[in-house]
Amino acid sequence: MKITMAAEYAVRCVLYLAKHGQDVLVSRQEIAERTLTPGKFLAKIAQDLAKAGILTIKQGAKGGYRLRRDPKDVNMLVVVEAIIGEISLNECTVRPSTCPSSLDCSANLIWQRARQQVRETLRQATFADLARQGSCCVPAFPPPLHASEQIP
Amino acid sequence: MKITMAAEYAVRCVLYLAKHGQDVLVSRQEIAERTLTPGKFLAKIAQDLAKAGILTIKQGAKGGYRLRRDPKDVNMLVVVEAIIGEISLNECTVRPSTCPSSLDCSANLIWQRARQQVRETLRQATFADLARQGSCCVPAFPPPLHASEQIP
DNA sequence: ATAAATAGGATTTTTTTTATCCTATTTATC
DNA sequence: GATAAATAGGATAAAAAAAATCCTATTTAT
Repeated sequence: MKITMAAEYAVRCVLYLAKHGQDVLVSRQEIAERTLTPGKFLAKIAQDLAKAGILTIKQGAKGGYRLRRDPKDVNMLVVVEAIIGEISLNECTVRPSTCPSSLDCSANLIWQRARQQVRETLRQATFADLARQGSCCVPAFPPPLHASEQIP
Repeated sequence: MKITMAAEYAVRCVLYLAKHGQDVLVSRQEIAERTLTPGKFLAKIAQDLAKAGILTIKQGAKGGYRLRRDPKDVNMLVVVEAIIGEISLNECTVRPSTCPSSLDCSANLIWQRARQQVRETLRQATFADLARQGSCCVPAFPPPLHASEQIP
């Protein structure tokens, strides 16, 4: 399984929201522009994030997204797996039937180990931490827009 | 970047060879059958492995492949990267230009860390170790064929 | 009621992966 | 040297996955 662009966009989106705080509503358009994500594509991604309980979507005029949980309770693993499903490095570890392997395959064991490490590292990265430090969305991005400065 | 089937086939191939010892010649056909790899596809993979100095190809009648190095000097990272290029988890870490990131992006840092761990884990897995233990190609596979038993 | 915004399903485009086809070349053996 | 057995290597096709967009419907502030 691959870490797709959709997963990267998801991380950017949640990070952007985290920088604004838990309950601040941000329009899809703003997020899309600031994170360099195609707007309609972001809509798809947000739906998955909403299903996973990570953000809430407000429809209608002045709609947008807002983080549902405290950024310290959201980590990269949760966000990424909300989009691409459980991370696995290769087919071998996912569908043993595609492999001539017995259950105790030494190569398989290595793949599993690597997979665990990736998942653990992502799990430890909370968005509270990420938002505190420099990040993808800042300072390359300008500071959050105020209502008076909304892009038309 | 994804760990493709080609990379998995490569690992199986080298593991199969490692089980036979450094300088034993094994036909492509035999490897393909025993590792459940499409024959022509294995040819492509073997060419990459040969370019990477991992095995040698003997053409012509009674041709085949043989491990070029001692199995203890070949590891999964080298084999996998010979096929798919340097492992990276996501675009973000590979092409910073696709990302609105500054150089010190905290999310990027996490991706890099995860990537390092995967690469290190694969690097530590030598084929001497893998061949010693149960593995993909044994015992699900029957023991190595002897000349007298060659598949026609 | 209207306009602004997102939802959600269908579809398209693009890219990547997987695999095969075909001709050429190499090598053992007779 | 001729022949048959193997693999090489480039081109191409088929399949799958990813990225993105289109279109209509629905929701909500004003």
